[in-house]
Amino acid sequence: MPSPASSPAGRPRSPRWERRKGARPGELLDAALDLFVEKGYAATRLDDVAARAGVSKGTLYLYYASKEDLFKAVVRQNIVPLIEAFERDVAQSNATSAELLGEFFRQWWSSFGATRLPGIAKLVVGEAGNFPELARFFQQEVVLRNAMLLRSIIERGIRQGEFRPVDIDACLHLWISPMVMRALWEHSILPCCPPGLEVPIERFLATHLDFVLGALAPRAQPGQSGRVS
Amino acid sequence: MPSPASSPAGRPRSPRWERRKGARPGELLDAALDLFVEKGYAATRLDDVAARAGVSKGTLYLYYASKEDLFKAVVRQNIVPLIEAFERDVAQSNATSAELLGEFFRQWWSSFGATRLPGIAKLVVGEAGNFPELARFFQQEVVLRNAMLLRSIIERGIRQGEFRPVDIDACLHLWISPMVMRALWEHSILPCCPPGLEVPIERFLATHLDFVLGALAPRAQPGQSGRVS
Amino acid sequence: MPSPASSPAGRPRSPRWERRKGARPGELLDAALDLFVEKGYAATRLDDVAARAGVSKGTLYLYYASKEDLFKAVVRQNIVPLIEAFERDVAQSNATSAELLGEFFRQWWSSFGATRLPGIAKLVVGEAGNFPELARFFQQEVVLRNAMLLRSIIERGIRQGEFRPVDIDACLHLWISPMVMRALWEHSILPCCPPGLEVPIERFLATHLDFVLGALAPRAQPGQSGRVS
Amino acid sequence: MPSPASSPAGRPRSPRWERRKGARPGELLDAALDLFVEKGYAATRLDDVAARAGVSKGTLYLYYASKEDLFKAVVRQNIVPLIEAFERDVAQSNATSAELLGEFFRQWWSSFGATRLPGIAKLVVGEAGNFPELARFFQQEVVLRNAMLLRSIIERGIRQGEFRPVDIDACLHLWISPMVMRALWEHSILPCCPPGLEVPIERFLATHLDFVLGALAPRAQPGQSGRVS
DNA sequence: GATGAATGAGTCTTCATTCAT
DNA sequence: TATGAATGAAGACTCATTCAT
Repeated sequence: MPSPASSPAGRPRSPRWERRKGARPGELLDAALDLFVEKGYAATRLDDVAARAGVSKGTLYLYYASKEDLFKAVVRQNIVPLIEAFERDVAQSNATSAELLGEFFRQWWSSFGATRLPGIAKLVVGEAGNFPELARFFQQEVVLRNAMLLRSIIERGIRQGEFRPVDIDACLHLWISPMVMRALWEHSILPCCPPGLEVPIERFLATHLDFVLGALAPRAQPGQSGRVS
Repeated sequence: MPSPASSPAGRPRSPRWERRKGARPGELLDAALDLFVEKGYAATRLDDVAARAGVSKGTLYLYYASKEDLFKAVVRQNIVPLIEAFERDVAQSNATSAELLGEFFRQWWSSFGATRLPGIAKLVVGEAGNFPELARFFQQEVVLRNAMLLRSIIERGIRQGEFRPVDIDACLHLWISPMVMRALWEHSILPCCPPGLEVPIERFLATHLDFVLGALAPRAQPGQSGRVS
Repeated sequence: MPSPASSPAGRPRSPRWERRKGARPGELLDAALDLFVEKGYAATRLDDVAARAGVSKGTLYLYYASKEDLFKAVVRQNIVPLIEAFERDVAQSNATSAELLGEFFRQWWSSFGATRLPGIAKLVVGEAGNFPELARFFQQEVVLRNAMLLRSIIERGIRQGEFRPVDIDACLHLWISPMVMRALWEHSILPCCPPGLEVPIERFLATHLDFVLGALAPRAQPGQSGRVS
Repeated sequence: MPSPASSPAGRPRSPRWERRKGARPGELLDAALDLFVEKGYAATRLDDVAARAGVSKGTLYLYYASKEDLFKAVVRQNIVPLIEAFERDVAQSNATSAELLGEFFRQWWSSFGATRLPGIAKLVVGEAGNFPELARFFQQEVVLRNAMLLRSIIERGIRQGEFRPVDIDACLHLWISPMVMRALWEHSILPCCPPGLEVPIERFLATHLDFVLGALAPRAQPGQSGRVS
């Protein structure tokens, strides 16, 4: 009769741990993202990150040299794929500029707003003072690329006479901000508040697009801003 | 009869350290605000707050029972005066609704955007998960009051036929967000980045107002945008 | 009957801690010296140092910024007073050079060998690779100053014809080493070993002095040892 | 039939990795010695030892059960061969006692001083408190055997009338210490210091021998060295 | 009230050791 | 055997909070 401590034959024998080098970084990043977004950088304990990823604290250090390192990896690695997928999606379209604008806003929401990216944005905004190079990275890789995408759509529309000329740089800020703000809000204040008079996202997007197209509509003939359908 | 703490006219000039006792809480709040905004909640050390306020660490605890307490006081006490002043300013005007809208945005910027309030907003957004009641307070006392103010202007304009009917709730989000976002940005990402293609605030505001008024302009013929439901 | 927890009247009331800013650094240094010498740098825990000094771990950091800092302070602050006292003692004498040499060795032993300095020397020797600037400091402030003292005695004796010319630089090494070695030994290997055939320190010193004076004694006839170059 | 591990003459040259199994322990010991001497016991990481030996960390544990074990093996296995070779060398000579003494010092330097043994001595001295049995081993196998060798030479010289009687036990300390000290120095303080007024080793040894022989010279005729009272 | 020395729980980080592969 | 991923106990260091002065 085998002692229970010495591996008895016939038991599935659950090993104390598993060797999953390939999968670990992603799992850690994932766990870290959740916690960073939920608690912020400082209030997130590496113990918790490790626990959530199902590993020990030491394991974390096999993949990321420090908390700061992990944080940067979380930001960088979660952002780039999203951005690239988004750019791909927008680039494929060959609709009219007005349709493309609609695409842009809807895609933006499903690619960013509805993901965990706003949580990252919240982090970066909050920690910009402590991690300036992260802020720069974010500005370069997210904000500017995003703005360039919108800019190209607007410029195309103007070039083709579909839109009237506008102050494009100002428009970029004015028209992306509502999306970003709404997304940020849903990841910070909103969850804490009693359900108020929130506008559903579809209505929000539709109204936004409506105004944007209205602002871009040629003025030649009187009387119509922003009509889509 | 003036309270001895609030500088009463006609009192013989008291030496600085005599006024201090009354002034202490404000000085501490001020120092704390600066540091919280600059470094975030967790990364701010009470040592530094005390040092910046020119008192010892122990003194801080005579006025605020804990770091959390201080944080909440910073948020609450810096916000309410701003909000009230803003409401007063807007209420005094008796211009047309369109002019009032312009007032609203310009006032908003000078009363909020150009102050340290966006820094507080950044804090609240970032720490909402850790201080939910602060988030609720902020939502109630800042976001909603602000929205109500804008709402009242729009409603007045619609009622008086100066504006066409729009989806007001959506508009509140859409038209306040760019202001907030711009203000947040200037307090987080922007200071870290090389000077890029920023739009000056005047141009920003002017374009914004332009679009808003365009969206609200009554239509000669039917078939307008911005449906209500 | 007062609860034992609430300070009952009439008890001397031992405070949880005492405020002794002036005395603390010395006490900490003292405790640290003991432990560093006993266990070596790495094996000494700051918890233990603090405990031995009768304070909490945090207190230690009020006075020394890091373990390394504490270590350096231990070495520097324990060494300089010893060296200076020693130099003073030797300088005061106005005996013959031979007598002065005897003084030198006896003083050396009572000022250094019999103190905790050899323990520090052991530390510095062992950690030279990890703390090179400490090694340099030790070389400058202890080794060289010591050697200079002995050199001045020998040179005086030679100048006055009391000693014969010798290779002074070599002598410095040859004649100080036995003292240092013996002192090191007593602080490292010896305490671990069964009492063996150790030579009492007086006999050790006497024999040493005997040989040194013999080597320095002028020769009646030519053909002597200890060339100069 | 030669064991496959010990390189037998006449075997066809085996590829490196085939010889490895037998060589592993030695390679590990070698790597460990270097690192222990350079950094000290605690500051040496087994990762680094394994890496320097070109194996994985796990492999190290196939040969040594723990860091302590490895450390002891490093000390023991590096010392004994050196000591034995040295004893053999000295035993073979049949010169006069004076010549033998010269041999002893010169051999000592080339066999010990110029090897990594002083590094080990430094280690043992520094870690004596933490590894007392190692200190005892060192005392027995190095210090005492060494002293016995010197003692036998001196005794022989005295017995044969070549040397005058002296306090042998004291002499052992006095005459070995300079060698040890010089060797220790070269492995600790010296590498950290700007090149100072160091005496070349040959001059050092020559002067040392000179003094030793002077102290041992018979006193028959007046006017020789080593005179005190 | 005001001070700042003292505290100690809480975290990050390291590294000897184990063990699944 | 050999590997190196995984572990977790241990220790340096921080900082909000307390309290003797």
